Amino acid sequence: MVAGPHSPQILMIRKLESIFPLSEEEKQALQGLPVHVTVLQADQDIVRIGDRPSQCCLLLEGYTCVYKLTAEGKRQIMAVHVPGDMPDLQSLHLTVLDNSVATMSLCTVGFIQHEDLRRVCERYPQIAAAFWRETLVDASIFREWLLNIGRREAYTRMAHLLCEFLVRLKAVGLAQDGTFDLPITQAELADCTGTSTVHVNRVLQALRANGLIQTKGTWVTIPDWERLKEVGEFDPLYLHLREDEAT
Amino acid sequence: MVAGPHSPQILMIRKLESIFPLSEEEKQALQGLPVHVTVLQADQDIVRIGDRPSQCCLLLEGYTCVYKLTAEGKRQIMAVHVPGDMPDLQSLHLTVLDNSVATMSLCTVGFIQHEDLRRVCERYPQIAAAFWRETLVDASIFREWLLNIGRREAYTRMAHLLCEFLVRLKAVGLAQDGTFDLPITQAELADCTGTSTVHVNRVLQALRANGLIQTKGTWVTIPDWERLKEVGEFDPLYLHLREDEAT
DNA sequence: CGTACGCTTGACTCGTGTCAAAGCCAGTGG
DNA sequence: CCACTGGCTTTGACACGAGTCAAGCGTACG
Repeated sequence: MVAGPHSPQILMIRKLESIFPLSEEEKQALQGLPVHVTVLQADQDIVRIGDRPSQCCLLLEGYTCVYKLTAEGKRQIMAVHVPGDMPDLQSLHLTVLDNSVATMSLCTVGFIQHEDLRRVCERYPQIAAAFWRETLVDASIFREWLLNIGRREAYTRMAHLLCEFLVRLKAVGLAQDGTFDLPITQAELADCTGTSTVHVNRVLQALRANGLIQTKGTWVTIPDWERLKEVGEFDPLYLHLREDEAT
Repeated sequence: MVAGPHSPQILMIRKLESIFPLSEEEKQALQGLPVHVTVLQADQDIVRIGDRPSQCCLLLEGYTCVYKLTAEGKRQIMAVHVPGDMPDLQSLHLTVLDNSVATMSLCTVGFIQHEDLRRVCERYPQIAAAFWRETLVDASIFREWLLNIGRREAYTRMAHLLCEFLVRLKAVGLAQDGTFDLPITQAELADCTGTSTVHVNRVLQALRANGLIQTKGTWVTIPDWERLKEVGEFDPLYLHLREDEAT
């Protein structure tokens, strides 16, 4: 895979730099990483709990999620990934996967071999630190979701989730003027928020009725960012973004 | 601080090795880390959200937790730490803390300067990897808690939490024969499980009535491990322990 | 044009939260 | 040595958020 102007590597670098800057040499090293690009349909597992992968996944287009199932088959989504994210970066250091990763929409993904990643990490400690940092931000998002699901009501919870989507998508240039494409079902939003599909539907209607969101097909518009932020008790601190993308 | 036979450093090393082994040289390097030991009362903040610490905390005795508050002041505990854990290890790479850490009981803690940790990480990449791994296990626990809080009922949820306590305490030698000391209140268990104090009380009574747990003061005994595991849908995979401490 | 999937609705149930009062202890001080 | 006290646990009554079930609706796609 040759690294072009909008190559997978560039996307990864941009993402890493949204948290902490890298030197030119380090960027060059990342540019040189071999990436194997594939397109996947929606609702497909990329890796499954119990797997011992030898490569990491880099999301290039679309949405993926991390999920687990309870004994009765109820699904909880723990994280949603946007382009630039590495959904199973943890597998670089934890041999057995403790969660599954699935596509939520049509996706383009790149695979990078662990050995290649390890090589650049060894040679460039700052790159290792950058990847480490990325997994730490993931953990921070888990914590915020725990607060969201454990202590907030469904209405606030959904507002918060939509705030997070907007900020993270803006950070990778996939949202303009508070508008973004969210081609995921209400059932999936329910799995993100720990609620039922029916209740998600009711909550979305309430948010629409209160003028906090507008929807048109799979597109979502947030007409009054400040108000949704307030309703969702949203403070972007936990995303640890460098520049204040969360205005 | 001199490193004695049961020094803070030994505890940290044992914890790191419960996930992945270290070489003698690496252990020596960790032994040399200066640690400043202090005793803290219960219910005291060690660090607060928004802080920019210049040191990491190493828990030596007692229990600490990571928590956040909602706008209305509801508290969610995201993680409980047992001796050997480093509750704010993330601060090594994320400058601003996105959560608070507090003691849940009388605690002995050690503080290690970031600069000292960075020095050993740079010199011994395997130590950096070990610390990284530890933060990845923390993240894995967050994911399991998300499943627990998002998709399980309070009864199952509490059983799961108690299973986790037992396994993690056994791993550091603080539980024998399914018995351990848990000097934390039902209000704190409520904050861990995202439920109310009253409900925690009812759930604990139900668990007792079903012979799944026994309590005596602050001590908890699990008479039938297999049965509690089943009720709590507990699979220790997510703790990523090396030896199978979770029999 | 039909079929399937996702969205919407209403009725009913149920798990949990809330409130408020009482009980239980352990530690304190007279 | 024993009341006093404050924090934690326990109880009951009631309210409410959210789940479940089941049916109907819309619409994109073959």
